[in-house]
Amino acid sequence: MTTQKELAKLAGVSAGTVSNVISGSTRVSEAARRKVLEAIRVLKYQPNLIARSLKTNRTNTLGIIVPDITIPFFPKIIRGAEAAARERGYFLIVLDSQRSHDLEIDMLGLLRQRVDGILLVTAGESKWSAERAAAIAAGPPVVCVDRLPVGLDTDTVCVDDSGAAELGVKHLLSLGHRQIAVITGPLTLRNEQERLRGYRRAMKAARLPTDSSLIWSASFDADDIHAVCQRGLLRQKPKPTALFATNGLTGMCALKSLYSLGFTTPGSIAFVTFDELIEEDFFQPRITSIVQPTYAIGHKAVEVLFDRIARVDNTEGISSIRLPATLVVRDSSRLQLAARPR
Amino acid sequence: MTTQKELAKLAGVSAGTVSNVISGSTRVSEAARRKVLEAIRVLKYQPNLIARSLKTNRTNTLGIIVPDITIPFFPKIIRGAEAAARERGYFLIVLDSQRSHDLEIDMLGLLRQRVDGILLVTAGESKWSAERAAAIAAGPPVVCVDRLPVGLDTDTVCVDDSGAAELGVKHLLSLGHRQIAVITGPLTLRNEQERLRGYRRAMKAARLPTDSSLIWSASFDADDIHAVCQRGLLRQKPKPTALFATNGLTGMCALKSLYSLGFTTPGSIAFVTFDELIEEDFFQPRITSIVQPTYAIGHKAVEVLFDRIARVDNTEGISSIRLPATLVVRDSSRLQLAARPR
DNA sequence: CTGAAAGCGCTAACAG
DNA sequence: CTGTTAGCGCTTTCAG
Repeated sequence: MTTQKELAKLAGVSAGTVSNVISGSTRVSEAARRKVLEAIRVLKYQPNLIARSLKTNRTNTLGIIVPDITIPFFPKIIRGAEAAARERGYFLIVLDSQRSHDLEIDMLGLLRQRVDGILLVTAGESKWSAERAAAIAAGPPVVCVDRLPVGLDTDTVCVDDSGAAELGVKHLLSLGHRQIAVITGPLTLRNEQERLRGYRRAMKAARLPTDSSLIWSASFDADDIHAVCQRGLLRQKPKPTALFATNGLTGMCALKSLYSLGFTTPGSIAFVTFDELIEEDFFQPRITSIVQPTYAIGHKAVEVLFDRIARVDNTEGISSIRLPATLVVRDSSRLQLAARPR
Repeated sequence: MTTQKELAKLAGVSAGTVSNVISGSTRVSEAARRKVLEAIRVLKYQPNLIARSLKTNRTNTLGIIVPDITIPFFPKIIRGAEAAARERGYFLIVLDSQRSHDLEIDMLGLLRQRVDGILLVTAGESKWSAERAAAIAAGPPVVCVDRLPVGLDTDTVCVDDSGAAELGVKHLLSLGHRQIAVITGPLTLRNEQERLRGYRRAMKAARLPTDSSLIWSASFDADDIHAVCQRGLLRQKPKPTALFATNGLTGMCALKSLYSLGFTTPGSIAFVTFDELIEEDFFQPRITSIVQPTYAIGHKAVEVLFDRIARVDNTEGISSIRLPATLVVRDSSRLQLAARPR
């Protein structure tokens, strides 16, 4: 590792001048600049970032904490975030909190010293304690992504949950469905609440009742979901002609459950889910879904983070960004009601 | 941020003693230690890692570069690696080279200053230039994972490709299949070569010929794969009763192709693939596959990396670790030959 | 415009 | 055992 001191010697100038050339902050004579640049080339100089960080207290690095990197949704967000970071010459560190709120807190602490800002997809469904929220506030700026924690007032970027859900339900309505059931994950999650709200709004706009029998509040647990589907599909009449799932995991499990109960899609029930379950068209039949703008979410979140970093120690003007989702129509919603006896 | 100097003042000792208490390297009197510990507690001191790094030239951080974080295989490896890193109090930085060899090289350069060692899943199928190999050798130790680059002599950790392929083919043999075709990705990749070798070995052990008509050398391109499948399945007799795919992507495409040609699995052809295509049992029918020990690979790779870091600048004794894969029998290989007319 | 010098926070000798 | 000291490599005053 060559140092600026060595450069200075070779270029015949002082270390300060070398630094000025490199940072470009101060004006330097053309002659000196050329000599230094030449020395840099010859010695293959690369600045020591650690030393620079120690001095400047900046790291040119961002961090992102996700609950589970093995869930396809998160890598896609990471992609967008990394791209945005790179555009600004920043580095992105990825951490996986393994769905543990405690670990997430640890990681926030670890990142604190290494990054200038943090993207957080929180693992905690629960509220943040005031103590923990304060600890966050003391560190580098945080932007919350996807999951919106309660008790933490940071900038946020996520999908327009209710609008997206509405989009999916409207699609089913446009196909003639009127008995549209919805299956949700845990309603303790804000996202789930909002998606349910979107369902309700769409139904209401179509002047349809939203009987409690159509609203299946489930969870992320397969057995639980199965029980809910069973109750909803078998013991009920009129049976729903369509099912909307508010998240990918619940939707996936519901789908399995549905098959096991002898239903098919789009054969006997139309099906639309929030989130792509699995790579687009490898699944048979291909599932109609609400696709989140994952890349855009990650990218935008980093932009918001940079904005926040720029006005340090200024808690003013918290932004809560909502990005629109897209409806991707595939096979599972192709149940033709007109052709069926009612 | 409180500093050791402030601790020293509060504890009424010198900065050096504070450092000694913290690092635990030198013996310190019980009285002094208690005072310092107390000061740490009161001031909520956290050591400045940047400063420490500048001094010690160590970062307590490892890096991993993967070609595409959105491919499920890599996050699983990352999981294992992170766990192993954490066990030793290390931090893991994840980078995505977006399948670009050039970007990968850039990233190696960026990591160089920030980590003590690197796990690399190279994106390059091609050989490494001597120049680039030399650049690697100059930086922190690198352990290559999964893909084995040509022209780079580092420690390596990956699955036992040929053994794993052999396992899959033997499974088909044990079910009575004799006409077993194999479809591969690009044979420029070492892994693919070795997997094909495993196929050959299994067939040979069963005293079966490996006609060139059974060996379908394809790629990662869907159209290409489709053409190869078409040629193999339609124009040929006797038709193979089983197909073994040497990687997940090629297998997935082959499967689609197979369906589009009117074949089903296990209905008309048994199918086994290397790698899980997609989350285990969401796929219908569930696919029998060779599952790589992803977590173990990541974990082991970090262990090997630590070993290497321990004996710095000692290129001796390069280890090439091969971990065994597992056969997971599901539906797609359940074609019962005995029940069919031959 | 340039050189000298201070110091970011920490560690690691080295005397006392 | 403890205090003093000298840097790690860089940025940033501040005189000249």
